[in-house]
Amino acid sequence: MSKGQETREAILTEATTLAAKVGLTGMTIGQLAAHTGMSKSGLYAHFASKEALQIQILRHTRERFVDRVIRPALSAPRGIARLRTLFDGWLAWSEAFEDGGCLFVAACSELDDRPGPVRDALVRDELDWLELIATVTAAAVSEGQLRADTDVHQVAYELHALTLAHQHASRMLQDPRAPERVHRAFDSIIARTSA
Amino acid sequence: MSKGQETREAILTEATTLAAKVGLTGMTIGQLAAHTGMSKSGLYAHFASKEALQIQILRHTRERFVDRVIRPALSAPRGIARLRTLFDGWLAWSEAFEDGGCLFVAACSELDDRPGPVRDALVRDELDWLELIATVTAAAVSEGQLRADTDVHQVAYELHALTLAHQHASRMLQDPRAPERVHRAFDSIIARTSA
DNA sequence: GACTGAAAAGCACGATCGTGCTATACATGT
DNA sequence: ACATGTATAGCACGATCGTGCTTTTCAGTC
Repeated sequence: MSKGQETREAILTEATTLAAKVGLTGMTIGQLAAHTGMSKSGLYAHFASKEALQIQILRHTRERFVDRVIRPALSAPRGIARLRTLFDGWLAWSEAFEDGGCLFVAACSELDDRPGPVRDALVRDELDWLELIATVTAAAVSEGQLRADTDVHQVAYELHALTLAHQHASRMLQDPRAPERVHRAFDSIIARTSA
Repeated sequence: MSKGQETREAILTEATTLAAKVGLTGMTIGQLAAHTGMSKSGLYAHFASKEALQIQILRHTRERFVDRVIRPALSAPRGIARLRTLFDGWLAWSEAFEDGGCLFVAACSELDDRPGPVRDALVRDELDWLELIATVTAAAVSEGQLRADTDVHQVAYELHALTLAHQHASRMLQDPRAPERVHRAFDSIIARTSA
């Protein structure tokens, strides 16, 4: 990897952290330059525009997400175990952001009514994520662990709701019982749909 | 109400809409002045600082929330009916924002890691809201409609999760089935804890 | 209808925004 | 070690940011 690629990756990693704190829009080139110890123009030369930078941040974050959450879950045994691994993987992922929690969650509220390519990219990521949860749930159904009449998209919707709620309880309200709450809610959903 | 108070209220109403779209931080005095047809300085004279404006926006929004969601629900019959009225009231409230959905939800992701008086005010509001849901749930328990061993704070947590998920599904993903999904999830929670 | 206090606007400030152009420093292949 | 291209910094731009001071316009009282 050339020097340029290297620093570009480093910039994107730093930018992910910063954007999770202050938002993709709230983040400024100047702040990011200060955080990376570069000059504004030196940093900016790596990207065509701020919007392009935002999209690359999302792309970079998605790659990390696949590495850290999805791939590990896919090596767990099919069925409820894999679903649980996926869910716990997300919780760990969210906590790995030292501030601001999961960038995707933060970006969603920020962009939910700001049309444009950044929002489009984010919607694609979210749909992929929901679809993956539904697929893993469907595997649990075909393994006979969940009831055959399970609406896997409804389950995906409800599990995703829990990730949003957990971020809220843990980051915003700083509720010490947040992990307990989210796990109990997860168990309720599984129990209700268990064969 | 004096002229000053009147325009101040008008400014806050407009500001609520704008802040729901672009965030409490993303909203600028200049934008707000343009939306209200006032000059920047004429508008700014009503507030001590941008931070004070943000806090007043939250206060103003909370008053509307009490009028439009909480008070109507309290006039519904105690128990599950009241809980459902409260929940449906929130859904209608969220839809009443022509863009951006519920301001509180948007502000939460924005401020969850930005300490300060604005965040503090928002956390208070959120805790009040969760506590109200728990109280209304507890009434359904004491009416004998929900099981006596119901953890009302867990139910409040899960119902609140649904409001977050609904905003996401409806605003971000623009899923036409969002209302159906959220109602089914609500029913599942009630069914699980019904006596 | 004149007076007076409140409300709004005009104007200006230093800072920072996103974005370019130009020059310098560095890394890399020979 | 030198040449070359790439990576970074310097500098500048018009615009807009939050904020304050000063002036003008307006509303309400006698």
